[in-house]
Amino acid sequence: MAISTRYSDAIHIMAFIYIYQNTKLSSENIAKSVMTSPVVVRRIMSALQKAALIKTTHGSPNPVLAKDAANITLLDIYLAVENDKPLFTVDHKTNPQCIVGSQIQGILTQHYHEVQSAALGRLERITLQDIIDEIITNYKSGKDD
Amino acid sequence: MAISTRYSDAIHIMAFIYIYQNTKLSSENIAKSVMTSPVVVRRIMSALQKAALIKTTHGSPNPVLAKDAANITLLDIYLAVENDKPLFTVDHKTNPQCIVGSQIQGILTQHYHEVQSAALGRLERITLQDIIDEIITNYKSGKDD
DNA sequence: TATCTTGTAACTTGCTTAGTTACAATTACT
DNA sequence: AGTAATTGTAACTAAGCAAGTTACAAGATA
Repeated sequence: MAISTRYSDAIHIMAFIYIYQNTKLSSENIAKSVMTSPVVVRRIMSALQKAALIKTTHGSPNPVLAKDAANITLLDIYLAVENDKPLFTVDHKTNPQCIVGSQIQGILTQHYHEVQSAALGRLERITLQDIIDEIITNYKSGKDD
Repeated sequence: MAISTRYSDAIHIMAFIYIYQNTKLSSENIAKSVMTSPVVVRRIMSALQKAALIKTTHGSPNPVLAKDAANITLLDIYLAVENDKPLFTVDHKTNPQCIVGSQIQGILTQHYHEVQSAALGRLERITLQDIIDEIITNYKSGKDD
């Protein structure tokens, strides 16, 4: 199965906190933009907070980014909400008596690791600031989606 | 969620067909190596057959690779069993009234596409022959896993 | 003909995510 | 101080997907 919308929602929330920083940033208001429930938003924000990407205050609706948006990458956000979950899964139950079954796990583990590094390396090159800039630019130029 | 073991099992099956081509390649025997049920093996092989990576005969246990192993990439196998399933999922339910909600889908779609291309591009560089060679080499050098 | 095998459908089970309900702890306003 | 709003988290429900199982018609093989 593909990565859940949790990751996309986390990026959405981070951009929202920046762009709407002068409004009331309650989980309820954020949830209206993400179109989900406030609890789901708080759940994601809890992960972002634990990864030190945002700062929140218990009881008070005023989350802020913990660092400059230019210093937060999409990889940071990915790791915050998905940990280091593999994109590809090795089958760990194969027959050790068989030439293929005994070797395939180790071989695929290595190759998958390389592929995943390539993907995450790309995420690392994109910053939250890039996303925010694109949102503003596209919005001003009247893109509907 | 990550890609299921179906993909790993598909690579396993392809390598098995090559390495054990002089034995009886029934779905039951293949299943013993993958340690799953014959039906699961046949299901995967059905996808590989539809993608023209192997040739099978209804009723007869003699599957063969449809082309040279050096001309089959891990990307071919991936596309055969997972189609073009996205590794990352855009949340398609966001608020169009909101600056962020109205723009984020399109922006993430683009970036995800680039990241996915990077990953699949890596898979394309690895051939089934590479995997087979590594299996044989590691097996001969006595690797347990 | 008799037996084995493939290919596929239908069902069950288990896992993961998203959404919901509930509530204690904290903040903030008056 | 007291009240209302909010966060943070746990527990539960519901939906979606993969994998395993059962069953069986259609084709191969000897």
